[in-house]
Amino acid sequence: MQITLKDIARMAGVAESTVSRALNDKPGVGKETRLKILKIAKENNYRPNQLARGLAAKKTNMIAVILAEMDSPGNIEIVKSIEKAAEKRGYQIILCNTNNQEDKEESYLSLLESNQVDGAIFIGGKLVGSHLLKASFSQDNRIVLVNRLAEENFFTSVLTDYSQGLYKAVEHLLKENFKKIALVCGNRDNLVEEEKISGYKNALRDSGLEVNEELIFSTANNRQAGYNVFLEIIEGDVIPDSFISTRELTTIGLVEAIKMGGYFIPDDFAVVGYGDNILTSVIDPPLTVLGEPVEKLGKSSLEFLLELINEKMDSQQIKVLTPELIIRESSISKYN
Amino acid sequence: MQITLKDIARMAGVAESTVSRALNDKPGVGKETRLKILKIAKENNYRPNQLARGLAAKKTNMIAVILAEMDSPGNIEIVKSIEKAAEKRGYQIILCNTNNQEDKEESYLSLLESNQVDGAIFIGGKLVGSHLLKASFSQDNRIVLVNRLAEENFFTSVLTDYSQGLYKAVEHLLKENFKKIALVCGNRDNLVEEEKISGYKNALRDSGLEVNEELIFSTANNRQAGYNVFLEIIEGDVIPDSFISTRELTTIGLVEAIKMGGYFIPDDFAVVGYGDNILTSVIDPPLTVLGEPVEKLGKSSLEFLLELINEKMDSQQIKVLTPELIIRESSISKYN
DNA sequence: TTGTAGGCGTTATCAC
DNA sequence: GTGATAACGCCTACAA
Repeated sequence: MQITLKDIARMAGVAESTVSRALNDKPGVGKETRLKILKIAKENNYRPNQLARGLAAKKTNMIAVILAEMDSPGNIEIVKSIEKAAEKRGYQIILCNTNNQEDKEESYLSLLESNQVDGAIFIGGKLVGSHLLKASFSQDNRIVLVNRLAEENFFTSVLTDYSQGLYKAVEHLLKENFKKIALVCGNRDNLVEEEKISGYKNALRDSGLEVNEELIFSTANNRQAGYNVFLEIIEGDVIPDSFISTRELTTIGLVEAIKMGGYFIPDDFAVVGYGDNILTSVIDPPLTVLGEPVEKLGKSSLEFLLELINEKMDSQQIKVLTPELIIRESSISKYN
Repeated sequence: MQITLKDIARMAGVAESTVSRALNDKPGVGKETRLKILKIAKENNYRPNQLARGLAAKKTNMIAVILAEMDSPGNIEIVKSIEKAAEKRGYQIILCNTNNQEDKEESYLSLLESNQVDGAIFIGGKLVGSHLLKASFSQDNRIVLVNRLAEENFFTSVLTDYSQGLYKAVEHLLKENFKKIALVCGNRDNLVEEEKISGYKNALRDSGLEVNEELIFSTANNRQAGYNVFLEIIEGDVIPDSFISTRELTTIGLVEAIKMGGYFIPDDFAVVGYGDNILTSVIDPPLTVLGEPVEKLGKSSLEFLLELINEKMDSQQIKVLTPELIIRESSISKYN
């Protein structure tokens, strides 16, 4: 059995409250008493019971990071950034994976509702469901969204400017003389994907080109889907000369399919992929990618959350960060 | 403010204890009363405060999964497997990342000590430190180790038989007529790495070959280290004709360096890498790898932990699973 | 079947 | 500076 405050109080011959004060560095304890208490605590390897502490203080110093998918190295990087920032501020992270399942999201949300964590950061995921919306009101809004859009902007959020990212990517490909750019993006029930599409369209239009809806493909975010969509595309009526893929795993599958089909990148098809991380960097040829500002996304989201928790935020905030186009071989025209 | 048991009791005109029983599916509540209580709870979107529940019942239905490194796709797969198994049994997972730092491990261990979780699974990591050992006694041993060795086997563990894995890999390379097999493994303060080395040595000896210690290289587990060790090796006295790399990230870097140096795989150097996952599968040429039984590792570890928690385990157990050698192009001799 | 009361380990609010 | 004492929200004997 663990040793408790009460035990220490008895050993030191003082009251529980005094021990509590001493152990929490609070004023109102004599120097001698404090030292004595600290010594006893250490000798007995005392560990405060966080449950009791949380119950009494309504504060746990833990925050939940709720991840829509764990397969994405980019997301993992964001988590690591949050973790780093949290550590500095004395917070612990607990990571929860929802696998894009709403019910799981709901069940993890109860960590917040039952005060097991002081706040929550949601990374990625589809449209914001009703339970989350409800939580945004009832839970004092101790929630920050990362790379996730809600139809109504009730949430403090940190977002990547996907529209601008896609715009840059199209611009780049056009400059390299690629004319028929296919867009491989996600399902449109995810608002983030809609934004990508709009960036893509705007760039084309601003260059005086028409948008061909047949060159926009919505797929699931996994390798197989990326692979399959290429097969589908080369069987189709309109054959593109280049691809922009907006998610990591899809990018992997797409590149794989192109190479498997005996085609060359960028000679036959140029590719702009997604995510500047180990996964995409391993691919041959070196891939031009749209890189998320993962470090900043993580750091900013934690800062926002702490402001919310400490009630230092006057109104709900939204921060938009710009993705970076990292140009490598896969999108450089050889005939330029 | 959240609604509490007491509120519901008041609304239903019954005692708190009755509400508690009703909500927890415990016997001793009239059907009518139970229905009424359930209805009120639902209408008011009641969520039990898990802190209070945990404090009173000394049971949280949460388990901590403590990860030495988050960069490894293999580890992530194990986590997902644990998660899947846990969900079926009504447990939630919280994921903690230690980055191989002992102090972090200790701080996460306090989740166990303060009863915030019912048990903990440690995945990977170096030698078991003193705090963990201490915990193994005082915390009723609600700890399971995955792919981690302790000097004294106090822990219930699920292990990959690295020795056998390496044995297989060497055997395979020898059969393919590679004679000078370099081993790129981790630091020897990690007992797991020692085991790999012993498998490597045994296979050589059993084939009547001598072990050349100069062909064994210990590096950190990251890409850069894998890259650097190759540069170091080709500058050295003994040039190998093949490599076995025992960790994912090192494998990536090693392959990169080989290709960067203008060498071909397997023509100039054969490679057996580590981890059958998306990261290694993306590499060109297709890599022969030692694949961990990630699915089983996760599932077994959770089962063990639940047995420990429910005190259904008579004595400490160890399960050893066999890794699989997945043979692809990178280790097939062209002159065979 | 239901209610009462005590306790889980801590923090916070008073007095003294 | 220190000590009682009452929360925090829930569970679990035990009594009714």
